[in-house]
Amino acid sequence: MDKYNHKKIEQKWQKYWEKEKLYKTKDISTSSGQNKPKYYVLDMFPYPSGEGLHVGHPKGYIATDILARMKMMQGYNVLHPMGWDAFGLPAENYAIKNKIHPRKAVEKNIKKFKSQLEKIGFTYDWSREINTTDPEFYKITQWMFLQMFKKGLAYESNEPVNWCPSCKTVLANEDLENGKCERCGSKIEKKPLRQWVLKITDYADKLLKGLDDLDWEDSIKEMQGNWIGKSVGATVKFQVISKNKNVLKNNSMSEYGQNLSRNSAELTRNYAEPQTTKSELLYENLTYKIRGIIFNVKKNIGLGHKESVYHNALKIEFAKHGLFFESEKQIDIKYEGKKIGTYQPDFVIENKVLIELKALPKIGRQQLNQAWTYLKGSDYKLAFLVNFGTADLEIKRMIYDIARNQNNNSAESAFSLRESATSLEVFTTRPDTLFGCTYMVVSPEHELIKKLSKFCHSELDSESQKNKNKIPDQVRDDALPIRNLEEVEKYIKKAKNKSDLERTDLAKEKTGVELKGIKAINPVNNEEIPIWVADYVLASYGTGAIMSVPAHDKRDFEFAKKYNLPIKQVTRSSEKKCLIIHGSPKKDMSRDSDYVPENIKHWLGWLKNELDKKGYKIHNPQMPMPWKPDYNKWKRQIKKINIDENTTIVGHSAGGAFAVRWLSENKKKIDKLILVAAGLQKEEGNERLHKLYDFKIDKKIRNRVNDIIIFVSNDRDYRVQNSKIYSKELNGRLMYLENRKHFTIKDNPANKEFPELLDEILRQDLKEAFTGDGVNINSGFLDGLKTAEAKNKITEWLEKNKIGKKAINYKLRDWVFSRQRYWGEPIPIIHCKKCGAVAVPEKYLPVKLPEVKNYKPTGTGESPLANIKNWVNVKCPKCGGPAKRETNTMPQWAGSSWYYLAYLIRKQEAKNKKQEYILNKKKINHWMPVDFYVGGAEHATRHLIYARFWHKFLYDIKVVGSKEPFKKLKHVGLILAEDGRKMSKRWGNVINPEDIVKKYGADNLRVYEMFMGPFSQPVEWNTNGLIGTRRFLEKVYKLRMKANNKANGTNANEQLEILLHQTIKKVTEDIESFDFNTAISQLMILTNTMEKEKTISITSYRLLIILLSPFAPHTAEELWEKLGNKKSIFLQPWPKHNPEFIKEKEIELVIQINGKVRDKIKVSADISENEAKKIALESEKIKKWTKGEKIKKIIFVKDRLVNIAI
RNA sequence: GCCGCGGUGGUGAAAUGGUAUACACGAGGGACUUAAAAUCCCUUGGAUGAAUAAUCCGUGCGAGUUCGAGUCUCGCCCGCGGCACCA
Repeated sequence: MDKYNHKKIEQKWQKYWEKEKLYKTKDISTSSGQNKPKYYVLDMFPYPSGEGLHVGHPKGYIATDILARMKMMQGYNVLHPMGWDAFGLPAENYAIKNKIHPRKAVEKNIKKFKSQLEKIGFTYDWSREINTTDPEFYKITQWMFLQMFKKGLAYESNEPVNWCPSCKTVLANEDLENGKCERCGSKIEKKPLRQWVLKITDYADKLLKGLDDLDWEDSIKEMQGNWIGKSVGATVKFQVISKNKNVLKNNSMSEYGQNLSRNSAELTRNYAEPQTTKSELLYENLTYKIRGIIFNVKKNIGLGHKESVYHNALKIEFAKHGLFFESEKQIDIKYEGKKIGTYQPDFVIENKVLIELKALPKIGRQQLNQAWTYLKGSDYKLAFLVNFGTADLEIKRMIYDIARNQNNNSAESAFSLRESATSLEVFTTRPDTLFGCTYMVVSPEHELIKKLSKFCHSELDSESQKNKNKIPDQVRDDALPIRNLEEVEKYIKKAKNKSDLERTDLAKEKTGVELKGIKAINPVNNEEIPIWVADYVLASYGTGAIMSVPAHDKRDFEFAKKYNLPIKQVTRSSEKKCLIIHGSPKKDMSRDSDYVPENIKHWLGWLKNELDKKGYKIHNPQMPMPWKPDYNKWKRQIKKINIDENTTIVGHSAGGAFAVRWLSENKKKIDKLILVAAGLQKEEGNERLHKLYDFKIDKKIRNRVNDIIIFVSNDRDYRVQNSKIYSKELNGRLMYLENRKHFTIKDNPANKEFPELLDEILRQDLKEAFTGDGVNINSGFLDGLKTAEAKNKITEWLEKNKIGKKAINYKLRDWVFSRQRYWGEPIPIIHCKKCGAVAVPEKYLPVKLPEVKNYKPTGTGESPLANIKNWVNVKCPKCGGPAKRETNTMPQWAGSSWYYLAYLIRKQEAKNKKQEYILNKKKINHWMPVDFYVGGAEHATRHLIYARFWHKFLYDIKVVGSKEPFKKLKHVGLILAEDGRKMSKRWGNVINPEDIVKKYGADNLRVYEMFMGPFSQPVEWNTNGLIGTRRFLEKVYKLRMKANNKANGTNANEQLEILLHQTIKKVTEDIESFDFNTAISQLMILTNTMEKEKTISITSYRLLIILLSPFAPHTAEELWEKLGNKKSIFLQPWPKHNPEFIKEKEIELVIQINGKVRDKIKVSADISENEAKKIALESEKIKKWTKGEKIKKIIFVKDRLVNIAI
């Protein structure tokens, strides 16, 4: 008998497969390619690193190979290609270190990888091999980039980006791990550098929605969903006002000031639209509206006042309404491109609007004419606060002209003060907590600060110095919106110097500075709330500012605690409940009842009311409380209410006693215990009840209750007794109901003892922020609404009042697409001084990566390519002028974003027809989408997001016809080293697949890796385990001796026949679902069973080999040949199970008593229910159990069991 | 902190709400052998027990639903992975 010699077998069949071109995918132009349905199985192509493969790498490839082989045998035209993702840092770093061109290193590595892969016996169609560094390949990458550029999806940005100081390049958000470089672990710095950025955020929603239709593992979808990070909420605009409490109060202020003050009061009342009359159109229309308030200077102030006072007064008045102006802004007046003078308007708002206080500027008329002619053509909008009383008529006309020319509609549209009024917009996912917003925080980079500090500075620099004598100090001070500007600026400077990692370090305590002098107005309650600047607020998310709700946000809570800011709870857990237990002999105590003493009745009513107001859900069950209190009955009532840590129990009289008893019996925790009238008047036969009051609140109960309060009735004996017991322990929370007059709240509202005490124990002293959903409280019109309802209602309200609107935010950032490194695709852009960034015309693609002497990154934010003068300097394709090439290269993820399309074309074809990769829609539409994609989970938020984005773009420009590239996806679980760590050269724990193949065989490696455990789960490598699968293969090999030609057709053993068909079914299904471990175990069971037979039919042995062939292709081919077959086993059709054969004829009927197995009886599979039950009951063993028992129920489960409930 | 996944023999692990521990490794015993390796056979969750009689316990912990729970529900504990001042 021949021995199983894996070396011989493997070499033989690998050669055969190559010679026969067995795995060459049929081109769709051929008839064999057309007739078969397609199946595209794809592996994530590897980065050919210098280290070579370790045993973890092929795991995914083995799986796809098994699938590909089965699909082939099932009659599909299978595409199973392989290629190389060869651009990237490691090759470049290797090149720098060893002074070898990265291309050479890559070539070498690919060779090694390929030979390692070939030894495992894969079905790859190497005629379609691709390489991202091939100019023919990256030509298309560049072409696709240009399409994005043309659509505005690729743009240049100067925003601060992630800079890795060690790799000397910028990185995308996806390339970071905990604020560190994913590759080298260096801390990332934020640097403002010019970068190419892809607008992936435009596709955020599509990327998120697309996930729904994908047959991917939930974990991967989850990760992508998180990464995209959609948050639904609202934006809210808060008005910002300057607090100038002392303005104009001073008696020493000029009469004009007083005048103004009075007027402003008047103005705030006047909400009417401006009156317009035809003749006065100009100036009437140019009266100023501030948030609807008309500010008519002409009428109320008039001309001729001292300008500085007027100027300042006006400024303050504006500031009160949130309008901050720059004064002393100089504007260059140009005439035919030359500066001819400067012009200084009285106010400038946000570099957009110029305001003149009067129509008599300090410059001459001619100059004015020039100035305004110039300004007419500029971006500025002009506005005038004019008194025309003494104005030069000609100037008047001029103004009129300007106004008419620049504002076709009205002055207001040109100069909408409403627009420029200072406000602070925030994004929040919890608009429902708006009532609880007690302060606001802006990020250090926020516009508001820039704007206000500019305003302040202009004041400090010029106005205050020049006019020191003219302006009263107070006015000057009050005119500055930020009074502690210095402190604020110092803080901002410090924050900017921190690295991103420092800023986002969670362990770090939050810091911040209040912007003194300004306040925001909470739009729902008009409360003035402070504005802070703090670096825990990110400039990059939302609007860079937040509304702070410390009661319901952990971070805000922390901050508020530190800086002693108010915390206002507006949502409470809907779980909070109160159970009122009445011990009254008569029904409901809170209702009218003759029996209940007035004081208690009022008291309970009030208590219930208070608890209700605080948001407690009141349970007020009707107790079956008779004259003879029944504890058990009572307990049953209580059971319906789930008493937990959120429950407050109010126990009244006997109810209180029960509550205490219940607490001592049940080890449950509750929130608060309030005992009312714990002690009764001795009247009407209360003796029995009195006995109940001998309860004790011991330590155990105390520990399970957060707080206890007891009110004792006016019964002297019990009062004394109770006070002895509890007054010390309860810190005085023991109150006496001395007489009804005193304690009836209604009668004596001045009595504060009860309410105060109650307040004390019910106060929601938040120990931490409550971030969950619940019910709104202290929220005006939102009170009582559940979180979701409150969200809707407030959003509606915000929209109606134009304060805010529904908004969606994404965590996903645009993709920083340039790297300052050598080994990547050059970005095909030319920078021209005249024309800006110009696309390289398509006919000049590819822009080949030039040879360079030194690959070292420059570290200056430019790539090494910048040093190649004759490559960089080119003519502008648009104007022919001198221009420079873009020297940044693309990131590693560029090529992998579309490589799966490149496989659809054979290499030869691609070379012949220059653009076939992208133009052959027929092939793309035939093969796409990828049917099954396998790779590492680490790509979930990188490659897989980029590729989907890229594909969706290609869909939009009609290059591809499918919306998603990868229909089905499975991720490979890592193979860890035997020490439990990742396999790495660093740890010296790498196991090379070549060694395993040599020693144990390729098939053995394949079967073992699939048998180790669930495919997607990480497992530790265990070389000892290989012996099991090796034995299995040898068993199958040896089993050939038992395969008997004579025993054709079916087996003598019927059971074996059943097992065979069960195996066909299981293996087929398990391959499809990637449950290879159970498929193999099933094959082992079949083999073990066959081995026990003396002879087996040749048909069944054949089937076994076919089922095994995808897993162990070399062994299967060898055995197949040994059985006398001439053609490859992989040309055999995949077997189908016969459903008839699967059914067992005889089954083991399990008989249970109360779910426990008591007997097993062999019966025919088609036994009827009644028969089965009868047999079960007749069993001796069962009789033993059922004797003397009443049978309640008998359950029959077909093919399985009978369960007798007794 | 949030989101997701998991916790079953000595180990890797099976198990549509229906016989828990399939399959494999390891271990123990036996056969063959001068011996070893290889191979084959038997045993292998725990307790009581002479027992391959029987009973009880047993899938991280505690409750619940059910005739019946590893599986479903609720509350914890632990481990892994992802995200993380994301408002």
